[in-house]
Amino acid sequence: MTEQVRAAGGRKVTITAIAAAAGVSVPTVSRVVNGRSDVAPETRAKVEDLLRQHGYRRRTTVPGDRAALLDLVFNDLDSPWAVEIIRGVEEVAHAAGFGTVVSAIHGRAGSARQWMKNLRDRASDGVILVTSVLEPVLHEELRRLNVPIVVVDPAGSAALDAPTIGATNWAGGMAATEHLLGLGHRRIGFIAGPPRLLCSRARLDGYRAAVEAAGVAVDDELVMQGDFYHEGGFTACGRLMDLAEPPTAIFASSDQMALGAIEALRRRGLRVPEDVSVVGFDDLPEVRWCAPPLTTVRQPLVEMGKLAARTVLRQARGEEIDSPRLELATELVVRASTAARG
Amino acid sequence: MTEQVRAAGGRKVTITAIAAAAGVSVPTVSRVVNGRSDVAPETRAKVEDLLRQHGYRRRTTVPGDRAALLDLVFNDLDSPWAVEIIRGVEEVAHAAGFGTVVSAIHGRAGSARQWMKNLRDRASDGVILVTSVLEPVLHEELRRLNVPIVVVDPAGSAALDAPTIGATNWAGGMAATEHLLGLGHRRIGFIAGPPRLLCSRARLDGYRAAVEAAGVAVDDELVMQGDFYHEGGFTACGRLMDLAEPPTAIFASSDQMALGAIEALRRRGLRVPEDVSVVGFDDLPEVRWCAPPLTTVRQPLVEMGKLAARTVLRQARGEEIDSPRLELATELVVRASTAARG
DNA sequence: CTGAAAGCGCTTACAG
DNA sequence: CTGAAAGCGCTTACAG
Repeated sequence: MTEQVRAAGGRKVTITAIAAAAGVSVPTVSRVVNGRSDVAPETRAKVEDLLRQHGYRRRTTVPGDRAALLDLVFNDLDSPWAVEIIRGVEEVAHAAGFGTVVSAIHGRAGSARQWMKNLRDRASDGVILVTSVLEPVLHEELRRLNVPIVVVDPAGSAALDAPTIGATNWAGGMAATEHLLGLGHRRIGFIAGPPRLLCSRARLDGYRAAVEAAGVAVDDELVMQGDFYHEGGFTACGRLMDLAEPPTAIFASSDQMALGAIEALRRRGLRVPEDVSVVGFDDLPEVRWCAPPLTTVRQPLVEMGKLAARTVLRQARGEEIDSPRLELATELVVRASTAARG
Repeated sequence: MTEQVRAAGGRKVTITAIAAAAGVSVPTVSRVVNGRSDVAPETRAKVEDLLRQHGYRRRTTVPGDRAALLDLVFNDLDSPWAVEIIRGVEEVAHAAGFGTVVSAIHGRAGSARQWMKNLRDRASDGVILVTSVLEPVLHEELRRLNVPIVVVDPAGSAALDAPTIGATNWAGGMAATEHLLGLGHRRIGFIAGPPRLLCSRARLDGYRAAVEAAGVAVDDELVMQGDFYHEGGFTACGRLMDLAEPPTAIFASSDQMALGAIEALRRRGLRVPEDVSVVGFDDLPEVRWCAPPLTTVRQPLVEMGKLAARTVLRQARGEEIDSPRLELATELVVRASTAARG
């Protein structure tokens, strides 16, 4: 990149250099670069030629038309989940004239540090952290940057004292479980997400609350650890079905795990929902088209993204934030993967 | 945003203002802002306080640590397809210290124009256009910006004379069709993508070539128009099965359409692959977990993203580009949605 | 550890 | 339509 701003001769490509080459003044080149109309056609043509030849690029940004950037940071970009959030954020940001810089830090400190450096260099106007697990050191550094922050689906307790946006995970966990109970299921397996995440806890607690409210004792052996991915759902479901008294229904706390669970059941020759009912969590667009179409708890991911973008933008404008913690409603979507207990 | 840079009193928040408030010199504030170590702790603390109170933000970028941004532009951000490309681009860009600005222009001229303006303001260092259908006017404007461009999965003929990166769509279409022919299928339905896209044409031509090479006459009524989405696959499959002589196998030229097709078959009480075989195209991560796991043509989307990023980065550094047109190999992945003709 | 000085790339009135 | 001048926000040696 640094090479790029040098011409073949080795001189830096600035408007000063171009002006010298064209035999015009610096302000004139500036006018051409900015597409102003008050330049003679021949002058403009000559300068534009030189600009192209030397590969001129603006080297500073000017107050007024500053970069206008929002940073959207994920741990990983490996699920259809992410694209929904990106979509929401991008829509709002784009409309406001902001670019959306998407990053993945893979939970690696080095990667996070590199991102932080880049963030600083690009003078981002706002940061949206998605279920982020930044190290405390970086929190401090981030705060020093004085940039508005919003956390979507916070991983743990509010370490950053930034506004957070989430979904009603507890209520969603409860609704899914009540649906299964209503169908007559009494032994309901639960496949949990990573325990360090707040949303995992909330979904599990919702499940527990519903089971207990129905007067059923919570059997801890029915709660299996998962990781939100297919693989984890597949494995956990296998273990559930190996139980002495296997469940008749499974609530996987992510759609991907639900799909993994269905595959595990299929491999055992069990039918969904005739033999075992399955509920997911997220309502990714594709689960409508799986076989059978998945009953799941809808999380308004696009809306969460939009709200997050609006919230950072508001902060960037110095406006007041309504609430430090917003939870958008989840909604049970009943499709064909659940049925009355046989 | 413009308001943001003014303090309560109405004065602009520059390091000059902060220096005055703190009773130190401008260079000292500059040092604090840049996290340099050679500042007395008390001075640093005082300046940092003021910085925070006034909400200071850097107003210019400085040559050397320029923004370092790559723009990645989609028509729409509505498929799991997109996240794969993003993942590849982000990985390479991040490693090189570049931010990845993701945009969707929805094929709307206004949206594209807005994006172009933003691109200019943020002084992006490179642009990756994904199956872009930019208007010719914008091509001209984009060229004037003098920014390196790469087109991934080009929509049509090379209007921009930028390097393009794609997959071997024709070979993929051929491989999928040969697989079905090898299983004894003779009436193979084809569900096409949007006709204006080059990749749609290539896949269809590959299908045609394989059918003809097998000595079977291509029956045009077996070729249905789709749109790459579930819905289109669902509808097209319905029409195929309504034919007087329906196909025994279906090659949908995207995974989403294949999933839609499977759902259509399921609703008609037809089993996959026992009654009808189905092949997709893309190999999205989730199709491994559908029922049945989908036989499909793998497109190396992440690699395509990586290669695109490396290519713009190379151009940005003024290096030579190997080839103006790169095609990464597709690969047939046989899973459980295809079987010998019953 | 700090500041006065010089300099950067760019833009804005202002005068012609 | 153009340029000389002044100015912007910031940074870099350099001297102490």
